[in-house]
Amino acid sequence: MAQKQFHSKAGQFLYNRYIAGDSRREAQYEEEVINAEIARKIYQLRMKAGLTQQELAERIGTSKSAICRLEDADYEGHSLSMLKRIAAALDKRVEIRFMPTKRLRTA
Amino acid sequence: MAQKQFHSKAGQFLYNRYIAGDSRREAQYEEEVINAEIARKIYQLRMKAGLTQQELAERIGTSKSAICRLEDADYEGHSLSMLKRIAAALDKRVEIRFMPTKRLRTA
DNA sequence: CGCTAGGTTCTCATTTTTGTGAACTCGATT
DNA sequence: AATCGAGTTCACAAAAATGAGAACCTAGCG
Repeated sequence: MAQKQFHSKAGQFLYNRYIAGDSRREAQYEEEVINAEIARKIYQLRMKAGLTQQELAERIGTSKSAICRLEDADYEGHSLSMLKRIAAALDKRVEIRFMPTKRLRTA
Repeated sequence: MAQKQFHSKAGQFLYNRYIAGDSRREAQYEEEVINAEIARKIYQLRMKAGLTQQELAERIGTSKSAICRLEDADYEGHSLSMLKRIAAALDKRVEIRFMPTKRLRTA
């Protein structure tokens, strides 16, 4: 049971690579970060619950390949309905917040 | 410019009506609450930015009827991609969190 | 080695969300 | 009263997410 899963870390690296310098890429970067974050959170939640992808899939009524897709850091199709289903299956709830843009350089 | 828009309030009422007593409805209720909350947040954000539905629509590249739909408390189709587009247009960012279930009766 | 469990990838049909325009309401302005 | 601006509702086509099964990889185990 050893697959890709560098789920976490590498974040700092990615950050440096993107942000340092160019600035038009920020939006794009934000996008990718959010997607990767969600993927990681799902993975962590599933792990904490001690479930396999198959088991989680069964709980929310889908297939393991669908769960795998959700845990892929590059997946761009996350939807609220899916997050809610996962949260519900794991006895959590989803909270959405609009935060002020993380201004990196205080400028 | 006077439409439905009882955007906010009535929450307590709704809460009482649903939760008090029955418990199987909690999940369903949570759903509705989240949807209504998102609708309200979008509305508030737009207002704070001093934009009309038409203007916001143009900023994110859609039509005013689509924005109207998003601000409808009964709309069930909220997606992350849409929230991200709105956030971006209003110089905000979306944050998703999985919270422990709000246990009402501590039991 | 052969098997199995857990995970990943791909493809494709189905379902859901999104885009859009038209028609309509209501209040304000002229 | 006629017009206008802002919002709402509806229906339908286009686009995106989901469900699902098959094939695959790889560690660990008997």
